[in-house]
Amino acid sequence: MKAGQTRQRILDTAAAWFRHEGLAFTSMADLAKFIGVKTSSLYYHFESKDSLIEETLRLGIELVHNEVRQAVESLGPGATHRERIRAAILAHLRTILGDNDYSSANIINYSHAPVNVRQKNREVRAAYGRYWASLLEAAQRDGAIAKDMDLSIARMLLIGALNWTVEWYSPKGKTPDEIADQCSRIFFDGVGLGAAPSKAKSAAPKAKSPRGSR
Amino acid sequence: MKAGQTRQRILDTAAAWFRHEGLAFTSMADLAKFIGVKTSSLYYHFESKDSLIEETLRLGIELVHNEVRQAVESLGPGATHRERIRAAILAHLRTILGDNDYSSANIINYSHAPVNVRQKNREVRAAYGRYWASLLEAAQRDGAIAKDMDLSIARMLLIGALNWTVEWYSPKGKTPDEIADQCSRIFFDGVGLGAAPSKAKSAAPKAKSPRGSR
DNA sequence: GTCTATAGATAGATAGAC
DNA sequence: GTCTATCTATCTATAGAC
Repeated sequence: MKAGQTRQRILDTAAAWFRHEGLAFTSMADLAKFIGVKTSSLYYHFESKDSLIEETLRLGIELVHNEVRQAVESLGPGATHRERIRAAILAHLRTILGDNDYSSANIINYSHAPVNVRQKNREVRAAYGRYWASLLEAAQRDGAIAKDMDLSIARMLLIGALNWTVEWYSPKGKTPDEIADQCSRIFFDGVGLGAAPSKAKSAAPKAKSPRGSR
Repeated sequence: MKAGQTRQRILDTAAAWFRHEGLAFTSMADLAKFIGVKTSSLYYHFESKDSLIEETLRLGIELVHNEVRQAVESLGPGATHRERIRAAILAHLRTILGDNDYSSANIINYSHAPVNVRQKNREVRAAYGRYWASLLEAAQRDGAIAKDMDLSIARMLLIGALNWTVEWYSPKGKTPDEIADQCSRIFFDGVGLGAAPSKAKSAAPKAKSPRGSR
């Protein structure tokens, strides 16, 4: 088999195993067995397990970055900021919750990767973060986001809400599109009604006294 | 040394290592060395590494659950739903970003834990989720959350935004209180102004054409 | 309760034949 | 490019002395 093909199979298999089993529970022997080669063959294509991890994680970021950018740009120049950010949210969610394993593998494993791997991934991650920052900054500049809103916090909270879906999303539950819709709505308008805060009537029915109920 | 003391030291050390190194990169030998005993001594106090993991993770959930519940209940019955949920957000963030290692260790490692460990933690996790659900349901019942808002999605997105802070929070940056403030504001009112959506003027200055810019 | 000693398994990685 | 064979390290866990 040609080098490029085998190399690609190793990457694809690694992404899938990293996504579903995690970095530590995926051994080189697991990958080799799944692919149908011997462990030593993997080292012809990759210098080490770390380098395999590094490339897999990098491809995951590049994939979601490309998907999000394309989704936003395909809206054309006439789109509103809300539409653009909504498209970014949707593309991000579809990518990390979809069949492609690379992006979800990155999200799930990045913080557990060896330091040298994280270091090599830092720039591609930062580039993706900057893209989101540019979306939010443009929206704030044009008044679609309140002037006194801290964009770095807002961005990290939003990305966090999206990334955490890999922990709870199930194909049997709400679809990525439904989640994206609601996330966009909350992000821009909140769960409230813009009405005056209502008093809590019997808000804590089971609690007899504050503190020490346990 | 008495059994209870050593046992507690093992748990505390494990929580710290699990938080900062991860489950897989924390060996029983690491813990023993740090504590100043031999590896075999750990097995007098814990049946296996898995059982140590299981107890550490369980304590993490119980801790944050207690902290959040106390924070909400200490507000008293006159508090609004916004105040109650804001207090829950703040307590959750303070706990997972603070000095105590148990809760952050849980958040960081739960999805990477062996299946039998996750299974044993399922109920305590579910109980904490139900508490949050009760807060949101009460708010929706009294009109503080829009009737057509799906509470399960809203809850998971909110908890996700909070939990993901362990990935990016730095003591040198924004404080947990500042993050909590902004999170509450976004959750209830969004980043927008409630105004009509504004058109994006020159929203994508660097993009010449949709698709294919790379 | 903690120790010494070690079993038994598995990990990442390399050498050299083909 | 892939193989067989193997090295070395490290891991979880146990047996039995003290």
